[in-house]
Amino acid sequence: MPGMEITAEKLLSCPLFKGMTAESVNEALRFLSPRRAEYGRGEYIQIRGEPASAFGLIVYGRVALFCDDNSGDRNLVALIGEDRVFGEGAALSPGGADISAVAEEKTGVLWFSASAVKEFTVSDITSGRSFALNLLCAAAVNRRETAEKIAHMGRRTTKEKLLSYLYAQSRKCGSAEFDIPFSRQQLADYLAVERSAMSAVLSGLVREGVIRCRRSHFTLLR
Amino acid sequence: MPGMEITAEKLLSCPLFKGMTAESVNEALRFLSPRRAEYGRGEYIQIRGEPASAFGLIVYGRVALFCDDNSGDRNLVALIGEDRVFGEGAALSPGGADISAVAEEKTGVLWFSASAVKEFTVSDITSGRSFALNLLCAAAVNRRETAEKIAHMGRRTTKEKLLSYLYAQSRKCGSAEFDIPFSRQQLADYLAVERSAMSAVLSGLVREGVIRCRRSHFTLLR
DNA sequence: AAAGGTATGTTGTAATTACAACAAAAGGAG
DNA sequence: CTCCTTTTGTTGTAATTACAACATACCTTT
Repeated sequence: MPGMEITAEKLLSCPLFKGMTAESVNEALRFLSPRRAEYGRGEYIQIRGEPASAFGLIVYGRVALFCDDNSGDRNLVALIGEDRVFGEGAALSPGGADISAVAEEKTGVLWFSASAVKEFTVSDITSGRSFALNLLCAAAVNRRETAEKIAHMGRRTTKEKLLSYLYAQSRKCGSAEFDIPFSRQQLADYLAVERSAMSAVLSGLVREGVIRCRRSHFTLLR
Repeated sequence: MPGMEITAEKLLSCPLFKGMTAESVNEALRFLSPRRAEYGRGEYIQIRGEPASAFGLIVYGRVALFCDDNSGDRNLVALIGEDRVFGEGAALSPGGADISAVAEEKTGVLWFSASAVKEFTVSDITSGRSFALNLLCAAAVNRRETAEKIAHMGRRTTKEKLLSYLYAQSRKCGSAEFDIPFSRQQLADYLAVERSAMSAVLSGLVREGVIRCRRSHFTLLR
């Protein structure tokens, strides 16, 4: 998959190009001429604080979005995969990147220059309007995910943070039994708590009979 | 000011209509026909969990954005004022409102229907393109503010959260002496900590000689 | 100026958390 | 299968926090 050609057909399936014809996609690509880039596992894709003049579309792979504080704690904002957009907020507002991005596995990114996108949006080209709308909706989805994280993080205790997150996941899966996309360390970073303390709380919840879990597989018992 | 007419001239000054002519603004208003609404102090403008089919533009007043958890703790997302947009993320992505909004003082809101905005964006009308771009940028600004909050909230201790916030405010004001827009309770809600515990930490910082503060006025001493 | 209400600071205590160090379990490579 | 690495769970301790109750300061209204 790495190194594969990026075709209009492939892009048609991702939200950023939703509702467009193959021809429109090609038109958009001609106008925007996004830059292709590939990143190996662990490689930095974007660094907090550095200039951000473009946003990314993940063509394949998985990316961790986070901000590290100066005491070495990681604040995981989201794990996102194929077809997702990131960095649009930083690229489209003044100031540098406000979060960092690291490839969780080999990842391909299409970089869209913010200035090109702005020109494209106000241009007379029809596909620019669909693209703008799709970008707007993609940003809205990102925003919603962020609001969710804030809701979980905002709880006062680790137990509440965990349950807030787990019930949300359960709801999302439509089942009391589900897998989470995080390792323990990632979950701790996402909720902004200490991993081992969180593990202890998790064990407590198991002892109390509230949940069952094994690695990333969870069951809510009440 | 309440009840005042909403003129194109007034709207020209807000980011959502930036770069447009008065004529374009009127064209946009004809197409979008936003709904005007006024809210008294303390009145709910938007309720988390309820359907969100429109986003708001604050014409005058001040609005608190927050999500309350079921234990009664408030998680303050932002305080926003005149010319700011809110609820765009919820309106433009599937699902209900993910945050609540309450008027901090008498507030006027223009509600833009998400479906109308989508139609407008993909329409042939020229002003629709500027509007879409401006909305994109307004969303980006909101996103940036949210990322900031996450960075502060993500710190492990109340002291770190406070200093992260205070130094950011200082940087923003370009001075070691500045006012914050929050009361103590609001600051605590913003950082997701308990008010009196936070007050104690704040006092500690004063005793240590790190800061000086009186009400909302702060000075960073190192 | 007085009074009432609100916001803020203080304190003590119980609960929770961070932190460090370690043990156990799981997964991968050879 | 065995070794090695990584992940996860456990435990003890010191530090921090939530919580409640109260004191003080501030502001607004009259």
